[in-house]
Amino acid sequence: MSSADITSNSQTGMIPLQATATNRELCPHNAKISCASCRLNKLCLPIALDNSEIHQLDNIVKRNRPYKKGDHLYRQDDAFESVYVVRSGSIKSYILSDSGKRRVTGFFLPGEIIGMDGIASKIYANSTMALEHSSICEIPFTQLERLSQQLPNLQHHFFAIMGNEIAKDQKIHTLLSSYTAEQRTASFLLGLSTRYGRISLSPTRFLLPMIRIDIGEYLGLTVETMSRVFTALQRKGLIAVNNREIELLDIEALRGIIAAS
Amino acid sequence: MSSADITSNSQTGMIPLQATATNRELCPHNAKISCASCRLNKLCLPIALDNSEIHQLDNIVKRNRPYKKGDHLYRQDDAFESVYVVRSGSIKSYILSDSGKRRVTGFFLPGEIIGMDGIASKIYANSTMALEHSSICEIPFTQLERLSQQLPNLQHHFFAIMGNEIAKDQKIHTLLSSYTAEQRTASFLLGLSTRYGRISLSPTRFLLPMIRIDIGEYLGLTVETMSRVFTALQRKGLIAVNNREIELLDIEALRGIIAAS
DNA sequence: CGTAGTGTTGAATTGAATCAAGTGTCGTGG
DNA sequence: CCACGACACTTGATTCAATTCAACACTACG
Repeated sequence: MSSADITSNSQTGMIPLQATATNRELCPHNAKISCASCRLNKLCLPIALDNSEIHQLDNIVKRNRPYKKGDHLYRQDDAFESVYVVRSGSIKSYILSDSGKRRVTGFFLPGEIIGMDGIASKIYANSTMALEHSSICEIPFTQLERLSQQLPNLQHHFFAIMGNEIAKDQKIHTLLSSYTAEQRTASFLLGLSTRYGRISLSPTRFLLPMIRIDIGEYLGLTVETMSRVFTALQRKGLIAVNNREIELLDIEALRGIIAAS
Repeated sequence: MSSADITSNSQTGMIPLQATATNRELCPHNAKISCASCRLNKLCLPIALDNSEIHQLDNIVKRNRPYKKGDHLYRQDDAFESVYVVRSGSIKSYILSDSGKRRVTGFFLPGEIIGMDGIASKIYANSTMALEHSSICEIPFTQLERLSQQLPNLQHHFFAIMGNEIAKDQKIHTLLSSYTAEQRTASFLLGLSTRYGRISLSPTRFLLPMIRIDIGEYLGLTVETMSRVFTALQRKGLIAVNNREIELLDIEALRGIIAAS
């Protein structure tokens, strides 16, 4: 698609973001890539490793064929085998509770690690599904443990990754327990912004890979509320929304919404 | 206190629970105890270790003098040094957000591990405070990592503990995002019940070590709502409450409340 | 014994859910 | 290439659960 195809939207004045220009371009679904050459190696497990260590890690990483939108990496109650790292695309994790209610427990972008909820019980607590065409590295956990035994750096880093997951979950805890719909949404958008920035995508302009229902189920809100909040934030000039396209127009003001007691 | 001193309560008919009969008796604040002789060693880190390994773990554990009610183990933004295990008593962790709001992020009973939120950032994300007179084992993390490098069982178990923390946090996530006040409270009480059972205390009859405000700040509810829910559950005959004393009268019905869509 | 902290209860308010009725968008098959 | 249908999203009206505000009772500790 050439730039001539880009037309501005009459309602919002936004220039459409194309997947080609963002996720897809940055994320080759190339199974032959190695950890050493992966563009995410400054985010992912190799970050703490030297070259020979990266090579050892590389040997245990399985690079399966890409997942199509809607494909599952694994399902709730499956036996825990591996953790997964997103190389390209995006993944959601969700839980079906006994009462049949669905809850989205997380979204995962390139460089982020999936499946740690199964480590303790040896059974995955979540199902995980590709939100779009996605390439994933699979790391069999037993082998990762064995390698961690040999590489102190890897052990240290994996402890850090898990600690990070714990700290992250506690932030969500706070978010859900005392923030308003608008604060949750602002926080969600700012979080995405940071994460997109980390993988060298625009932190102010991105495509939401998930539908509103998913965001709502993640933030503990209904679709209707999500829709109203997006509209309200747009009306206040803090964001521009056009379907899945989001532009953050006033990051400071978004931060202000969250800080407001 | 002799059994003659126990008088039934006129309102609830409950026989008062004394700290002496529960927490205190089971939890000697004895600093000279070793991991090998600790009654919690089937819950705590030693669970996966053989005798010689336990001895090595024992060598890195610091047993500080007991904490008094209100004492802090550490404060938010302190440099991360150690993880802590509750040997007796109970601890709460909480966060002060930028906007000055307080959130309780967890309660910790004997055998449970505190401080993993600091592993990634090397700074504690929470403050942690003793809810009552409590004995705590401190485990310097650098030494724990070094030992994990030598003892595969310890590494494996610590990965499991962190994985457990992650899975636990996700359950709270669900709790907060879609449960009613009554469901959250029922879930909270059943959770405590399980945890007290695990340390050989009554799963149906216990003293809440925390005040209502803390529970509310943990569950994302106000004190007033907490109070109303306790009253309502009591009126329905599911629990008996008398200040901090709780008796679960109908565990199945409490589970039913949570399951109700 | 008094005071600060904790807990309860009631009335009014409000933010988000629910119910309801649409419009918009995308992918598929004709 | 267009038409159709399914799904996604929006908007409005109403309801409801929990908060807020307010007053008061209990308890525990110095």
